[in-house]
Amino acid sequence: MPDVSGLVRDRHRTVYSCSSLFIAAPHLALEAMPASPAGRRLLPEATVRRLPLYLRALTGAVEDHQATVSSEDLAARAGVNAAKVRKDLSYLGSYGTRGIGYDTELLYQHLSRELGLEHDYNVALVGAGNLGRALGHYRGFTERGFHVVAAFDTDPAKVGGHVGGTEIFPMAELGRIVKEKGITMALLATPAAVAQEVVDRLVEAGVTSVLNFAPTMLSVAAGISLQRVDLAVELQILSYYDSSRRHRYVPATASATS
Amino acid sequence: MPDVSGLVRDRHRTVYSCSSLFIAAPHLALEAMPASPAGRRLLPEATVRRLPLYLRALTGAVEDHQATVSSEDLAARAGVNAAKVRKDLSYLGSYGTRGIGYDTELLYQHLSRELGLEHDYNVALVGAGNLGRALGHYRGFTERGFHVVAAFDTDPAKVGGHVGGTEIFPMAELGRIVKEKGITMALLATPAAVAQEVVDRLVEAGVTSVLNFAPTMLSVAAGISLQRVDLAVELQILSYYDSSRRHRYVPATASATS
DNA sequence: CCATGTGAAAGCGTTCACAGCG
DNA sequence: CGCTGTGAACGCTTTCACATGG
Repeated sequence: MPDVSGLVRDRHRTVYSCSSLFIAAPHLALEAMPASPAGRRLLPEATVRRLPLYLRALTGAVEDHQATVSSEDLAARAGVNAAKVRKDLSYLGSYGTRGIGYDTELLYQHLSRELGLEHDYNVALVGAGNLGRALGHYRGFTERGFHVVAAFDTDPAKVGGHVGGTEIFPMAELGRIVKEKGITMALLATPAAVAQEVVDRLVEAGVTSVLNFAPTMLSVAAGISLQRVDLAVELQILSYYDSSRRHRYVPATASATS
Repeated sequence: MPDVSGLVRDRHRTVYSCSSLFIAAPHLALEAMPASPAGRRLLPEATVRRLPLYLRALTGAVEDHQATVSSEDLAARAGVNAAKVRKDLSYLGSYGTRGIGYDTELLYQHLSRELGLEHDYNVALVGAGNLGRALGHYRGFTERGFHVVAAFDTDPAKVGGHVGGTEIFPMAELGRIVKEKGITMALLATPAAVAQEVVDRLVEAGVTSVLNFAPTMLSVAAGISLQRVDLAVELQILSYYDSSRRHRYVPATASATS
């Protein structure tokens, strides 16, 4: 993680609040906010998935002391094409300068705020098995403002212990501690069989965003965000393309990027 | 994991080889193989990503002793809609019976084979840090036929140790051991800074499929498969939707499933 | 009669190509 | 002149709706 501390200067979230948007960014009002009384319209999902990549690409540009980046440059760093970068960024408003490119620092700030990263998040880790413990130790979360402040497990032998500096609580305490610590996100790393039950309890306690590592489908109420990370599925996808190369027709493609 | 051992009976991969396809499944030749001399055409990417979910849904149906499943049923178990299931399965050929549904066991076999899961894979784990060790301990891989048979790390203190029963070798041995053990897949869990260099060595040694956990973009030659799992990106996506609910317009949607 | 399999329509996402502007 | 911002074209994915056939 490069030093970008100087980039995030404005910790107030006022630009996109209703009352100040038209003052802070009047051109947005005309171009990107056609129909919403409560704020900006949601970005296309595909764009949202790429914004974190642009953010990371920008930290690279900062390290290289580039005051501005072109869409071409950003695209190369993020592994996408330039047209996509321009289209994606245009949804946020016009922060580039024609003939020059984007101001590195300014764009970083805008992306950061757009992603809701201007404040940190308190995160619960549920399930302290192998995968759960690993997630608890993973440094990438804290570095990016996601703090695992409590872990939970049903196993009495694990309760009272720690995972990466975080105390492990019994599941019975889940509701109380989520509320006490102001937890809004959860990493779900329980066995598949209990995942639905656990996510229901998390939501009831006030969690609104869940990253599900359990190999099962979960359903949650509207207004709750759910992302799935399914390691076995990823390997099975690789397996398909591997066996395709051996047995099926595989079109010649340019070198892949990921 | 339910007992599906009885489902995978035919371990020969002959059905989709060129010479026997027309004998084993003549209707496929007419419907699903319009233009390829070397075998069946590749499935749409979106379909490939869902096949593993159907496979998992089918194990659920097996547990419930359902001899047949309808597209409606499969859809509910996999968290998608029935039209999508039918369209996806139609790309594989017509294995359903109108008025009845799909034979659970038969469909499981076909999906399994389509995904290239009729044989196991030897997998290398590169990087035995926090995330790497967790991946090495994760049981879901072996259960699904992906065997982590070697781990690698640059840290001399780790070399010679074990992660989940697998020996940790020095990076210098990578080429030799990948060839010796017939490794074709790799889990890449190194720091981002060295990930490109490592993937280049893996590919040179003969690895053709890589699951990249390092938070960076990698480029590989055509014919090499690369899937990315980026935990921080997933959290940042959740962060976006979380802040959207607080500051932006969020349309009312039906309950989400993942 | 019932659920599959599938053309056709609708909806998204990507890419193109260039107008517009600093 | 160079690069952004963006309509328009294109292609992929999803959904609809129903003909088809056991």
